[in-house]
Amino acid sequence: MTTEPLATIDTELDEQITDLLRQSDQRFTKGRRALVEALLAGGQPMTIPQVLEADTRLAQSSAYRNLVVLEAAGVVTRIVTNDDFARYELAEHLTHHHHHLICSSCGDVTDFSLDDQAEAGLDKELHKVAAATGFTVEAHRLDLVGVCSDCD
Amino acid sequence: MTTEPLATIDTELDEQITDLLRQSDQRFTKGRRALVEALLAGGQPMTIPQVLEADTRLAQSSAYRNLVVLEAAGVVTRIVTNDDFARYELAEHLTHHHHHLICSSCGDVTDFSLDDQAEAGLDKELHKVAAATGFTVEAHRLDLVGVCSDCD
DNA sequence: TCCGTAAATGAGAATGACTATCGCTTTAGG
DNA sequence: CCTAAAGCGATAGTCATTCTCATTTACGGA
Repeated sequence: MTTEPLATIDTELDEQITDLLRQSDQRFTKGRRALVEALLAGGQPMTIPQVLEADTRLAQSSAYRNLVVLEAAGVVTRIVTNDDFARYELAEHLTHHHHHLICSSCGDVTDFSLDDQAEAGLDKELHKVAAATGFTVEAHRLDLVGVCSDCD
Repeated sequence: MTTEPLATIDTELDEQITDLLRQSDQRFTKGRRALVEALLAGGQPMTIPQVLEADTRLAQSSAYRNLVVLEAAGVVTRIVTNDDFARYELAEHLTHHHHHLICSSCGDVTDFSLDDQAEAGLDKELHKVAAATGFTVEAHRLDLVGVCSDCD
């Protein structure tokens, strides 16, 4: 558990994550740091097998457990598609708001963003809907489902 | 498998579904019809346990198998949340384009629509994105994640 | 209407992603 | 340096979903 990291977590990010974890009475341990580094290096939502392959020092059971902890603390987000595996990525407030391109063939997920104006317009619409339904909105999720360039 | 239906499939819908199934070399059997009736009666995305409870004549294994067949034929859509169970609803082209309110507490899913103008604007943005990425878009998916009125 | 064949059904077994267990190891902090 | 609590990881469950296969049903030709 002590070799070179896949990616570097800068001081600010480190502090943010440490803080988030502390709020759930959890520590930012080496194993959890290695997970975050793997996700950071991956640059796109990753399945647990992908994470384990990226850093072979990680134990499967700990990876599963710690990703649950990290998700509960708001450090990572879990994404489920129709694929067999769930995927994880760093939470939006540690990176930036974005959306997903989901390949219906291979299940792979990549990120994209809308321009600010479109995003703002969408947000306004969604607030209207929320108000009309008594639903307390935590987030919105916009996915494009299709076939990625690798698959067709 | 021959008692009163939960909901009535009108002739037009019946023909559409029969057609879709035929295109996959599949028949619109009684069991499949009962599934569609249950989904129609439910009026919102349903888990398999919910479907089985709604129509106790259905066998679990057949329900799972037939929902896969119906999905492949484009008759129903499978929705996965962080809940333990997948949910199914009639495909959009048999009903109307809509989006989902997903409760992060109980996992329940209900439908909502955007007004036409907002939907058109969104569509235009998404086409831009698709064009920029070489991704072949099949559909877009917009979910609101939050807490439903029952849960808070 | 009566077969023959192919598809569909359903009870139960198998699969596999994920979770729980539990003894060992590491860490914080006095 | 001690100690108690937290984390770790190998392994054993769990449980939604899928597969198997013997039986039943339904379509099309004679």
